Amino acid sequence: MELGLSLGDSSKPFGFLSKAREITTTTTTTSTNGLQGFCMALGINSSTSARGQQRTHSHDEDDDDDDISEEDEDDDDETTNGGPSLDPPVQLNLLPLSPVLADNASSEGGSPGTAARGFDVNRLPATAVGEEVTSSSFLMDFCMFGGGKKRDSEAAGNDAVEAERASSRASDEDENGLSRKKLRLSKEQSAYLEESFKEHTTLNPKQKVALAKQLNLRPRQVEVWFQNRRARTKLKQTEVDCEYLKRCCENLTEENRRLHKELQELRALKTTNPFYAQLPATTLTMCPSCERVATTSTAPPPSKPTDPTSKTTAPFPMSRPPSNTLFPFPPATPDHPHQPAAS
DNA sequence: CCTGGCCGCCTCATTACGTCA
DNA sequence: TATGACGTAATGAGGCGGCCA
Repeated sequence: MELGLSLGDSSKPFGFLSKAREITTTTTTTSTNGLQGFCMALGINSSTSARGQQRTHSHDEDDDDDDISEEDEDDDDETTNGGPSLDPPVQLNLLPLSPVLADNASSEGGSPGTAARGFDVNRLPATAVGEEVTSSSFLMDFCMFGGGKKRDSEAAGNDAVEAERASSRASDEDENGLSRKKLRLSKEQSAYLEESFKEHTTLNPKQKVALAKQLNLRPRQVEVWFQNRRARTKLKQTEVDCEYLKRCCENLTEENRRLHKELQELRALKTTNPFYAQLPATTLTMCPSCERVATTSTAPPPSKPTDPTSKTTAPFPMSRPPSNTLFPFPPATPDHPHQPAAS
């Protein structure tokens, strides 16, 4: 499913949206190759007066207006957050529904592209005009139960049951007001939010409102989704980092074990072969700039002043392949003389 | 220029719900 | 059918920065 939203002036427009094909027809549903497209103008508020005063949205903004208490306030906040705005009205282009959606729609007996599955925003205008909407969460609920994951796997015969559950639940909410605690987002909604998240992990108020409109969610829900998504990303990254550090630790442990073994071999060699015993001791020095480690002879100090060039940077005297962390310095350059770290 | 209040957004920790084995 | 594990939507607390009087 592709949805396109063309904003008048977005500081950070969705890149993936630009890839979407545009439906040129505006303000009415139109049939394109048997699929439906919908485009509507959305007036983003531009008043600078006190909070909650301005309401210049298009008709479907009423859905948010009907939201209760906190959510309603949130919507106000988000539409006014940017302060004065001279942006042109936002044009929302809803692109043709995917075959999956169309199939579902037709299986429900409705016209393709107009059935309630997932976030079928095409329901919105008719709903706003002809029906009374208690809240956008009602719409969400209805859409969720009308479609979503279960719908994909269940036979069409369950439609009536699902619809009944939806209406029952909705009526419960009507009675209790705030009984709704949690809604599962549909696959399409999640996928679309995921796409947005790939573009940018945070949203400005305009993008949030636009996304909410497009997905038939409250801006607060979009906001919460992005917050939770960032948290999940961070958690996952932490796990990856932890795994990486664990592997580093294991490698270092193995390296340490190997070095111990090599040291024992060298000691054994020293006792059995006096030639190696006459070789100067070897220590490791680290270049402070590039942090590379090299072997350096620590032969007894010469009688005359130390000549910098006398310092040996030869590889290990033994035929030992250097590890990743132990290798001779690269050739010194004027701007990189490879001075050992001052201790 | 400084300051305090307000607001919006963030992270973080936690809760609560839906789903699945 | 009941249950526990898991994923995730939602909530609340607290911090921070911007704006404004």
